[in-house]
Amino acid sequence: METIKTRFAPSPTGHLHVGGARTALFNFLIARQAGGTFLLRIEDTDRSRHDESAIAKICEDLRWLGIEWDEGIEVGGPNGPYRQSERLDIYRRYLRRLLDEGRAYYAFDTAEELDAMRERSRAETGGFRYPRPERFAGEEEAERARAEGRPVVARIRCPDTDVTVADESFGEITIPAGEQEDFIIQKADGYPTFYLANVVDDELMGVNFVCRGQEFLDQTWRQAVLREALGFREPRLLHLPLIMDRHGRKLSKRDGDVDVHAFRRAGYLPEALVNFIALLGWRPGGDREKFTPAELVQEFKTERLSKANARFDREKLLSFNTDALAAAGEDRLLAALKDYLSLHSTPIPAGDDALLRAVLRACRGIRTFADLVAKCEVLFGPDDAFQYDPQAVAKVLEKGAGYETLAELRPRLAATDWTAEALEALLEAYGVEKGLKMGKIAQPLRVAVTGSTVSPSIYETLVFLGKEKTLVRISRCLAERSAG
RNA sequence: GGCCCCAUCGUCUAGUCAGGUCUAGGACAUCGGGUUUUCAUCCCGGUAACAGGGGUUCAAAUCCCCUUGGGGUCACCA
Repeated sequence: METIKTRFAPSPTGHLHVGGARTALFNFLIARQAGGTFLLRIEDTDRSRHDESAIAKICEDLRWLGIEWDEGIEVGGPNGPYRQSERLDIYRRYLRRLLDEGRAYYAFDTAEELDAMRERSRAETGGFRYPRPERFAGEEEAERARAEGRPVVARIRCPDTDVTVADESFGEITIPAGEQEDFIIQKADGYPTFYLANVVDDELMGVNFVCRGQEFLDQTWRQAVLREALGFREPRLLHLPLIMDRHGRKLSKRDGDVDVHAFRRAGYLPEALVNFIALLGWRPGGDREKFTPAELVQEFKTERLSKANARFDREKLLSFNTDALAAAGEDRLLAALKDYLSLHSTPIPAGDDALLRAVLRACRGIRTFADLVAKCEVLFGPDDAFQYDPQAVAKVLEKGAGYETLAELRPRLAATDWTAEALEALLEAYGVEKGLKMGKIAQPLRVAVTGSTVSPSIYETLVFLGKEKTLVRISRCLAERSAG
């Protein structure tokens, strides 16, 4: 049995999209599980949509997710180059062969002419298929057309027989001879279309298992036609259900950030994203839904792929992330937090591991690293930079005896040891003495030193701050009161 | 519109292929309650679904057909 070789072949238009990440993940899992090879190829045959920086972004996003490829862009391999724009001569050789054998032909229609033909034909018969010329134009005519400034494309001559492709998830799909159109395989700019380049590369690179989104299913026959014309082998085919947004429409960037990188920036853990993405179209069966990356390699089964569309549920992703954060060990959290901080500008000292570990411990229960920053940021910033939240001030300081409590507490704080234990003892003793519940003590303090009602436990908050900054901030709070 | 695909709580799904054990299970969301110095976490409990109609069968969420609904695709984009 031949070793399985899968690939992910994105076109470089920006950061990796969650849909692309899902396709990459499944191809990766299929290869890993079979002890096969996973390849990464860049399909950059559309010069108008090309974004050179996107290649590095996609690679970075994949690596962040833990999806490593064995062969392809950036890592090399025996079948390169791995970007199609560097393989143009190869596609031309195959096109030449098709042309010489009468399996392909030149066409010179302009976009406007084609639009007109389509419009007329659809009005009359409801459909449109490019009318194959009686006689195929040769090189001389192509030259002449080019000289006249007309576009010159190459179209494949479809066979006059039905074409059937066998998909492992959706079954056999047959396209009757009468519904096949002589589609374009080389564009007027000399670049191959996706159909040609994709098929040639899969053959040359030894890809024998194609797994991609269902939006490709209805045009798989085109690749089958090309493979047949070129004498290529047919790979195993597996199409994945589509990923929909919350409204049930195909997931698009309009629905908010659906780039993997956006989730990284938002403070998500890659293992949570991977786990969640794995469930988009894959049904493990039973009640289990939490899987580590290693378990995914172990448990993933192509037989358990769904045919129904999956929905991208951000709420559930958030919940997965919350759980993953709670389940992760401190070393793992530290590394992930540092990655997060490296992407943002915050006053939290990203280089101080001991401090970061303490912050992590103080922030158990966060849902994303963004929560952690929102909660602790002000503790590490300047004492005079943060604003006092008017609502917090009104509710916690002005409504009760908040200011009085602060004024009374300040000298006691100034005289105590600065440890969580000592602070706890001090505040509790004060509470007993005054007959106050901890809420009446902790909240005024919290607002005084952070400007808001949200921070880690009051003891940890004060310890992070240090005695000096705590006293400065309490003074500032009291001063702002008198200032009105 | 042609062709293709899909259909269990609001969402993802277990169960469907091998019909009975399903008064339909879980998770997320939601609602109620609890723990707690804030937020978040956590704990307990509740509401909530087999799209509709025909068959087949002793028996159907499970098999068949139709209807309805949803999605995809029909590019010199991939």
